[in-house]
This record gives sequence, structure tokens and C-alpha cells, in this order.
Amino acid sequence: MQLDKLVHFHKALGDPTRIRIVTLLKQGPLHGQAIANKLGLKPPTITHHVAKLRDIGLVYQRRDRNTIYFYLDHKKLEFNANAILKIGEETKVTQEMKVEEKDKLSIIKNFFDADGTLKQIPSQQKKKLVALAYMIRQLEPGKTYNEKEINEYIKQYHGDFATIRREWVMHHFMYRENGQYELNPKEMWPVIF
Amino acid sequence: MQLDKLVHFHKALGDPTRIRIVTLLKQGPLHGQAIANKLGLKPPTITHHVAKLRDIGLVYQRRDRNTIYFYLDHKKLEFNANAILKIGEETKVTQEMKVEEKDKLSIIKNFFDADGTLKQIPSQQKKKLVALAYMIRQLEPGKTYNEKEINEYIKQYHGDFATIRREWVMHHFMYRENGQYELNPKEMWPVIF
DNA sequence: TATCTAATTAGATGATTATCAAATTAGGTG
DNA sequence: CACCTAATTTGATAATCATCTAATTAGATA
Repeated sequence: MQLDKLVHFHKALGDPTRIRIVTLLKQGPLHGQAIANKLGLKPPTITHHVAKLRDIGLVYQRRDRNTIYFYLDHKKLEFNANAILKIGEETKVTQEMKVEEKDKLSIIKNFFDADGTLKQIPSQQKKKLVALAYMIRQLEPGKTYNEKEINEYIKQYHGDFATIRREWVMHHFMYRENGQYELNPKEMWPVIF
Repeated sequence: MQLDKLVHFHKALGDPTRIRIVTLLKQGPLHGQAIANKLGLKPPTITHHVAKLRDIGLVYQRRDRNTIYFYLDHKKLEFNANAILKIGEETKVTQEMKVEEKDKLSIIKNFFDADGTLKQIPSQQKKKLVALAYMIRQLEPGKTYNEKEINEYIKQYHGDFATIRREWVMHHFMYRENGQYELNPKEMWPVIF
């Protein structure tokens, strides 16, 4: 159930230290000791809190030499903050676009060649979304790609990478931020493969 | 500042029972025992949880004969859910107001007497913020002060402690929480001295 | 290799909290 | 008034959790 995710998200923000960490990271990445100093706490305490924020996907990290920088995932924050407003209604939305598993498979079979390439982009909305979800499945959540990488990836399926890339963004499979592309959480997808 | 309010809001939603109550009330008002039945809990437990939701203003109630109906305040839910996205926003704006060190010194020289008292509160925004940052520098981070202590402290600089105290809070140098004052982390300050 | 730095883990402590049974209260209605 | 119903308070219990110190790990550097 998605209830649990909502609970964990709000529980994570239900603590003054973690709210302050989020506030700090909003302005840019920081490493652990910097956070500890700014908040007047010890490093183990920061590890403890950052772990909780990472568990719910709100924070990710990148290493630079000995130092680990923590980043805030703004999109995820926004998405989760709004989730409580949509609870109970999202059932309707996803229900309308629910596609049976066997239908998904037959769509794939019809529109993809034996070698895995896309014969043509389906014009019917539902089928198009299934094809888009299928093709995006090998991109990694949390990883950022530049436009060239995305194009190369798409080419294994179809030559018109511009259209497919645009459709992915348009239907919230991914988002673009100053030239970088990244997967959205699957809950935002109109269809999951 | 609204940190505490934010924390209480998210803490209130950081519990599966309360999320379920909110979900139920989204569809319309209910009385206590109805909620208890739907959730398989005892009435005292519902009282306990509804009290927390009422404390943060998310739920209000109306009596009809012997029965008390609980209502969800949709507006407040939406406002509070979005608050986390807006926290620190003003800081970002004022962050652009970078002041050179030498300018800071000349501002201090111009507005403070030889004995250290503030001649007058600068009306120009930038200069005012520098003066405010200068005067607050001896307060201890993490320590809480009551209003009287703050007033006494300000008096060493200027007689109009009410204005200066209000400006400090307004510009996020410090925040007030039930009569107690405390420094904000310097990252929230529009100017650091 | 030894050494340095930043982060994490382990374990302890004190505080908070979700839940319930029992008793009590607040407001009706006969 | 006596009685009824729904909600609340009280007090107890078990679980969760924020924070710290001390010890350990992961990776980089010399």
C-alpha cells in the first residue's frame, strides 16, 4: 500500500533536525561535518538523520575524494509533499489508465521487431504509453543523463530519438533540468512496465 | 519561525492511523465511533489522534445532539503540505544581497557612535540589515532568551528595543516560540557579520 | 606500507508516544 | 430527577526514537 510511503515521508519530516537539514540542502549540497557544525550536532547524529532522509529518497549523495556530499532531491520533495493531497483521488486516475499485463505484452509484441527495435510509434494513446514505458525500463533511477546519452540510448530502439525523448518528458516518465535528464519516480508514470 | 509548526504538521501525519483518519475525513465528516469502527480501534485511541489533528488545525468539529462530527479542513491541509516547499525561499532571494566586508565596516562606522550605541536605525534596507547583523553578534547560538533578556541586550545599542527585536525576527536572524527567542542558523541570515 | 580524514556502526540513555481498559464527563432524553 | 450515549481523561505498558561516546570502517594520500 502507498499509505506506508506517505507515513514514512511525513515521519521523516516530523523532526526539527531533519527539517533544518532539508532547509540547508535546499540551498545546495553539503558534506556531513558541515551540516554537523551548522546545526551544532555530532557527526553520528547527522548520519542517523541523513539515513532517514535517504531511505525515503529525499537525499542522495556523491563522493568527492574523502568527502561525501549530500544533495536534496527537489522533485521528490515536491512530489511527496503533494501526495497527501491526492490520496484517495489518485485511485481514480491510475485506475482509468490501468492496463492489463497481458495487454502490455501483446502491445510490445505488435510494435517491436524480433531484434527489439520499435517498428513505429503507436498513435493510439494507451499503446504509445506502454511502448514508452517499455523502452525506458533500463534507465537507472536517480542517475542523471545528458541529452547525448539519452539519444544514444533511444537509438537502440528507434531513430526518432527527439520525439521519444519529448514524449518521455511530456508524460512525466522523466524530467529535464538544465540539459540533464533524470527518471521521475514511477508513481508519476502514466503506465509502469 | 514556522519550523515548529512544520514539524508538528509532519509529525501529525507521520502515523498510519492519522493518515487513515485524514483519508476518511476527506470524503466527508464522521463521528468518533464511526471512525473507530472503520479503523478497528477503540474510541480513546480516536480521541487521542483527533486531538493531534485538531491541534494543528487540520480537523475541526461540530456537535449534533449527542454526536460530535469531525471535519477535515482541506485548505489548511493544502497550505501546510506546501509549506515545506517554500521554507527558506525568502533567504534565497536575500542571498543575492552580498555585501562587501569593507562596506560593512563603513556602515558600522557611520551608524554607530564611538561608545558603540546605534545613532539611528538605517532606513535603507541593506544598511539596516548590516546593523542588525552587527548588533546580534554577541547572542549565543542554541541558547534561548526570554523577551526581557533580549530587550536588555538590545538596550546597550538602542532604546527602541521593540523595533529591533521585531526586525530580527522578521529578517530571520532569530525566531520566537512561545515567548522564547533563539538564534536561527547563520545560513538563514540575510547578512552575516 | 602506514597514516590521515570523513563517515558509519554499536551500544546506552532518556524522552516521546500509540494503544487500551477503566473511570469520568458532557449533554441529551424519558 | 434518573438514565442513556458518545466522548474524554487517567494511568499503565510496550515500542520507537534522538542523541551521544567510543570504536570501527572506507577511501585517499604519502
